[in-house]
Amino acid sequence: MIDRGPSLTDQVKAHLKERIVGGEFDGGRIPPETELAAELGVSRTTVRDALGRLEHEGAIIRRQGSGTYVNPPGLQIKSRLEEIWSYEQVLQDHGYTPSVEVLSADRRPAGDADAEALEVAPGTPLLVMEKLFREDDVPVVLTRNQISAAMIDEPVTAVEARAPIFDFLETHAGRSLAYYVSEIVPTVLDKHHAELLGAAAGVPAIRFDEVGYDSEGGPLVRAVSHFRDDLVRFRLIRRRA
Amino acid sequence: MIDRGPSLTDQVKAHLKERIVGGEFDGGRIPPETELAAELGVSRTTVRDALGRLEHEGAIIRRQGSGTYVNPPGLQIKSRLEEIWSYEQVLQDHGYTPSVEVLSADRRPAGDADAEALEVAPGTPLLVMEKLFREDDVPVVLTRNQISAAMIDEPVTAVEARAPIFDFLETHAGRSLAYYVSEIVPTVLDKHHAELLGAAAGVPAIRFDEVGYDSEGGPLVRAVSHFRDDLVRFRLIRRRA
DNA sequence: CAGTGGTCTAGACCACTTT
DNA sequence: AAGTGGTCTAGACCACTGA
Repeated sequence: MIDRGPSLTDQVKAHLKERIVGGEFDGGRIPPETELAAELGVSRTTVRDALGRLEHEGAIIRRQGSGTYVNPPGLQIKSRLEEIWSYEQVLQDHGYTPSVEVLSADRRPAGDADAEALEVAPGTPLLVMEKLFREDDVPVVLTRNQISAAMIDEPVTAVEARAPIFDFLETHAGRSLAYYVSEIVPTVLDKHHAELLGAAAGVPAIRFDEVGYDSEGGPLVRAVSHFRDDLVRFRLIRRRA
Repeated sequence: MIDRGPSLTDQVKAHLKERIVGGEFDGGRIPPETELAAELGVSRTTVRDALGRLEHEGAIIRRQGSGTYVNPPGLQIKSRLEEIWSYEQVLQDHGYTPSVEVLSADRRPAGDADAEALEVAPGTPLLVMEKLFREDDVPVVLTRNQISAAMIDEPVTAVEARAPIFDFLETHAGRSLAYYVSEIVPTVLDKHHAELLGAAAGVPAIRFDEVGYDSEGGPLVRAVSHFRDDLVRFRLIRRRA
């Protein structure tokens, strides 16, 4: 049941998650760590690592001296803000069939803010790609990704631009997107964005202003995304620091 | 240098954080884990736990086979969304002197949404407290906390309502707030909120709709908060799930 | 008091990067 | 080949809960 490939911890975590969402632990109580360790044939440390991650996700609650319990309110969260990766995935989590349309893929010179975020000189040519994501043909997310053109080897076709931005960077720049630093900005949709998103101008919406970095902390991409708030809601768990 | 009280891991983490923000690791490179362990007189596991948390906060980056490095972009984040606890603290992080004004502290019956979130019957009396937070006399955050009145033993004075909500719950309900499940909602300020926040009506703003739970997963408080977006911006680090 | 999760240790071995 | 972080083990002891 437990083989090599994904780490043992990952396997144990996935295994427990399955049993939890499957409702196996009716009273809400999860077996003691020592018991799980024996049952799965791994060390208690490995079990603890897995449980720690599930706790962090909000799926379970651990109480010293008492036990480990299922946490229904935490289980309800679908799109965890700090984990979101591709918008296709977000839309799927909301139960829809996503589609992507590439609106544009041009070169434009970097403005001052672009230049600072991407650590290039102002005026440096950028590849700018705008994409619209729909769920069941209803537009939901509009994104603009900006990448230093020097990173990309060849001209980009609309088909290639359809790929999720991290796949795109992997393929065309040989760089791996490790994390985003994201700022959450409230806006109202202007005429242009409202039209594309199929909403009324002046409707409140969330905008993400983000910079994506590689595993070495170097900036790769600047992204701005607009969401149809009536269709996508973000939730997260906040804890004491 | 290392004594009992806070856990060893916490001490090591705080110690390293200090050296990092102090700029001690100029080349950006942090010593190997074995070296840190020997230097601090703790096990490598303890050092790794501390480094793991710093990595999660975005303060450092670890690269297998290579080393551990300071991560300047992550260090710049002040208010980490998933860690925020009291608004006083948030405002201090932004470099201001916070103050609190209690606008009201009444009893009102629970509406349907309140009742569902707090797991009480509709119409159950709730204690509703509205507070306005200012930084240097400029209003920034407006919050409304709703608590089942049955949890509170005595009538509440405005002075008592000044306390941060988790202190208040500790003192007056004997319950400990463990975490929030928060929903981020874009809005425009209506006349009432705009007036209180000293902004123009119709300005975009972020609203948090949250439910606070105790360590056993029971709902304690329903909170709604409005922010002056031009004064408080929320940032977070997003990683691959 | 027994049982639980929380902390910490010492050490082994692996995967990966760098020289 | 040497050095680094990544994974995992086995076991000790502590802090806390609950019967």
